[in-house]
Amino acid sequence: MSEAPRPDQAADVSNPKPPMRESLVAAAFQLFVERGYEQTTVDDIVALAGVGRRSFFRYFPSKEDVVFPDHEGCLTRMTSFLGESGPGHEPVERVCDAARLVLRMYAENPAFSVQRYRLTRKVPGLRTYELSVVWRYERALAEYLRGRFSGRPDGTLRADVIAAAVVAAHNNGLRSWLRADGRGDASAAVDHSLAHVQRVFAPERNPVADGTGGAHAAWNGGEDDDEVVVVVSRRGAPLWRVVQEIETTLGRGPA
Amino acid sequence: MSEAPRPDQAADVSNPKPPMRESLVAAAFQLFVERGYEQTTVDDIVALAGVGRRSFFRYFPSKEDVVFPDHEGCLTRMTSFLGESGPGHEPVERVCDAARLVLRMYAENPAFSVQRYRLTRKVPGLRTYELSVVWRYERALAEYLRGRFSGRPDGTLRADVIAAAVVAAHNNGLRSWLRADGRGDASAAVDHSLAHVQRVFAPERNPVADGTGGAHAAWNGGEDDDEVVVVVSRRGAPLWRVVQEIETTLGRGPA
DNA sequence: CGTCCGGAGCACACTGAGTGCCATCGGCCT
DNA sequence: AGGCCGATGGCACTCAGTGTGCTCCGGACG
Repeated sequence: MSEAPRPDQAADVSNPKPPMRESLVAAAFQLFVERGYEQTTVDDIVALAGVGRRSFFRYFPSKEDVVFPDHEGCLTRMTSFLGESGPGHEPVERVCDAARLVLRMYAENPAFSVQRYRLTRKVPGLRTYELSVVWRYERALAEYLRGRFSGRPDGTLRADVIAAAVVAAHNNGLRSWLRADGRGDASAAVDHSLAHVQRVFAPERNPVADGTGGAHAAWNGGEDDDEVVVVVSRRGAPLWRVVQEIETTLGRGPA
Repeated sequence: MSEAPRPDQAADVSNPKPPMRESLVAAAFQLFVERGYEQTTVDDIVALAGVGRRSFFRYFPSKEDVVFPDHEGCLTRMTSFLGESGPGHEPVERVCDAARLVLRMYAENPAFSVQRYRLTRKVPGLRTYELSVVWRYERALAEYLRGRFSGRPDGTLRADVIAAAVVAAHNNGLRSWLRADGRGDASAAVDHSLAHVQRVFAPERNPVADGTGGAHAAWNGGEDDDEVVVVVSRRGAPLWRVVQEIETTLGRGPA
């Protein structure tokens, strides 16, 4: 299903826009919105576009592909982007930037993206197809990270996990923007989500010994301009509960 | 594609095994291994199994489903497992345990799992289908975490990212075991991978709402048998730094 | 005992996606 | 003109998946 080489993808970036492709996409979306994806046959689409049925499958390997006409090119761009990376790039930051390429594609056509989002939410077949597209992005990120982490212990594991986290964060931000019908700042939403991931996987936090219990006191001179004084008395509770308690107390404003 | 309610899934756990289903799976796999998935038609399968074509689709909503005959039941089990969770369970640990349910299913039939792995690697259509299955697991984990994190800032983001990371880690460990033809210890591989994730996301390491300043003191009687006493003096540092400091002080396993 | 009933299976026909093959058309080069 | 070539259209075919109506079987009920 749509894993074969696409004769069109090259044209996507170089050609001065073959009209056939565009008119097929336009006709398809018109019908999809009007009467639904599954209620629209390929024959309906080609009839509306005024072209032969065979031509449809020359431009799109499957009916599902017409819903994602731009992802193939975007994946190519992402691969190039990662391929151009140098050793000076911080890996996690780099894959976040790569993810932003995808966002940019969505943000370029808000109306189209929102329409497609509504379709993919309703139609299970399209959701599955989208999954396979996203998977290829994730693989691209993971492959890049594997290269950067090669030699390190658990390199591939780290790579896979970070790639998955970046994709999940990207999608979280993207979808919150799509749910708002493309109003608002897509970049801001995704930046926020990606920042979260970057914080979590920040370049090699310094490891600490596992706590064996007891009481601790710590002082830490603020690195920038703040100071933090923390006193924690530990009485057998698991660490996560202590931290949760602190967060509950300090954080979480009203709702 | 396979999102409709399955009439068989209930039978999966309760019935004393309908022979039809088993014989279809057996016939299908025999042919898939012999001549490949795409080279095998549903008619071939039903001919070998000696049943009617229509019966195949009564047991399996699609040809792809016959390759994953047990996932539906496993997803049900996972949902129950997560539903039974109490507030005493540490969320990340809980979803890791949920992921181990999936591993167990694979580990119960090493030979079958390895065969299926080889198939899904070769056949793009099956890979896509597997993606949709994995996605449902991931959604189950994410939904659970969203519930646990609800109210917290970035709760859904954290939930989505952690779910994705857990799935990625699980798959990483699982696949390393599958690549070794099911020899070796599957649990050990996955435990190792999941431990990595738990270390990264360990109890709540991340920022929470930005504080509004001031000093706080909190006391919380332990819900079960522990008590936690926390005193935090806040001097303008962002909350995340406070939390980070506490975590660093109390300890955490080395990377 | 006969009959009725419901579920499981089957045969058949039909839709629609996707493919292979060949004819056609239009430009373009020599 | 004539021939080449890439793009297109038409047609026939395979195969997945679905709807329908039939049969067969076993158990319940009169």
